[in-house]
Amino acid sequence: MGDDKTKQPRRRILETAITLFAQKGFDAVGVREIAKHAEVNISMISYYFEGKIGILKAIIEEFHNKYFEVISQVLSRSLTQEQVVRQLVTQIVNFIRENTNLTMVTIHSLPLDIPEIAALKTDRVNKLIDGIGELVRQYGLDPDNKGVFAIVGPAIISSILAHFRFKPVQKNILQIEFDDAFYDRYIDTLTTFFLYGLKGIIEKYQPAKGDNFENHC
Amino acid sequence: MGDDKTKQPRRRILETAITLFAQKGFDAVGVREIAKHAEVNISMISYYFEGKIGILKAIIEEFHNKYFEVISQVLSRSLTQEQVVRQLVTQIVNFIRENTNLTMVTIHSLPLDIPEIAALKTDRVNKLIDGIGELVRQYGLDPDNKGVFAIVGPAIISSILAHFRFKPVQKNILQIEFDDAFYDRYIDTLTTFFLYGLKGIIEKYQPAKGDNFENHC
DNA sequence: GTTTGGCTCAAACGATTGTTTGAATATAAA
DNA sequence: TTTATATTCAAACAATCGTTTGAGCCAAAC
Repeated sequence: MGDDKTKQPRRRILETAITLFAQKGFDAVGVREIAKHAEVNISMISYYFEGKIGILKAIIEEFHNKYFEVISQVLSRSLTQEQVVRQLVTQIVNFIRENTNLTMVTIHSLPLDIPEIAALKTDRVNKLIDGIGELVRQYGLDPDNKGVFAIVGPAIISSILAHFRFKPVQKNILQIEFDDAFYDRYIDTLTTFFLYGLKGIIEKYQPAKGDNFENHC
Repeated sequence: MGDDKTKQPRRRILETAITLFAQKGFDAVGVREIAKHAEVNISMISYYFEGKIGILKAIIEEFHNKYFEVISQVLSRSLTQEQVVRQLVTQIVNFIRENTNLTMVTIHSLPLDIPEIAALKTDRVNKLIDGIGELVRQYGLDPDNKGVFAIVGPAIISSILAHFRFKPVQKNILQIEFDDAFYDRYIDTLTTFFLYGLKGIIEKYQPAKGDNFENHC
């Protein structure tokens, strides 16, 4: 954190802030703390980001750019439906593992009323939903059926995120090694859970479109 | 918000803080804002709660007390497994609907490093996990198999919470009426999702214990 | 050599923060 | 009625907050 001075100051500020915001929350971290750890002067924050809120904006945009790319890659492939679910879970989990703090900061800001980033949030989430709509269509779920769409989409992404949000507390309790083996198991477990769960939903809510879903039972 | 002066000042402070914290986050809300809306003097916060952090502690404890009660009621009944899942989802969704802000503040604090509440969080989550362990055992999931337990538990509760976390953003985008009908659908959809998903997991990871799970396929 | 633009700095600013303090008021108990 | 306890108040405090400002340094361009 901030000890690699070959990086550009702007990058150092950003990465330091990502770490600190993820750990303590945006409002609990001051510009002096960020500047100190990033080894820059505090006026650099206004200079490079137009102020503290500008850091948060940059973080959220970086998250969405990266995340959207991951989703798009999976969508652009011709795979079976099971393969797509597995790929999607795998890619997302790997993405979050590599960008845990970036993800946490972004997700953490979603429910909060922060006027300066409201438009950014709406815009970015809107774009994500459009992107995922195509995936949903492939699954016999009707993206125009907003009731189901509004339920299943958030449920799935939140399931994937669950571990990472609970991890700081869970780590003290369950005495589990969160190593590669654990994450392989994580991906496999969630993929199974989703495949069966989605099959159940398609059978129940859109039986006419369930024909192209492979039978795993 | 703070306009019912028949309530005790302590209660008014607590409820006001729950609302404001849920909306903006703990650190973004100052004691003067809370006091103003609760129509009390700011020194009341130190008097009744020993300071601002004491409010957060009280909120978290209130959440856990209420939530644990909901879970316990469902666990104490002799129901089929499907009934328990349905009951649990229903009770939790209704609980969150009635205590949305209380839930949001508590869940929101989980990933953050706030030293003053670290022990409280660990203690309370530990207690919850113990309580849920009994439920898990009823489902043929082995609570001593911490890998699966650590994955499925958080995934399920996060799925249920998903809507409520995304709701502030989603509300601007999807133009859905979040009325009783929506929540009935919500409960039904998630229950279906979980039942099928759990069946898949039991078949895959604990086939020897899957005998008592009804076949929905 | 001079000018220009970009980067960095320390000091300063006005505002805000949570907590404390001692006095005043209200309530309960003797 | 008096005394003790609990509640409430406004002022004050030290610390911290994010932003700004003007100066200084450096490299590139003229």
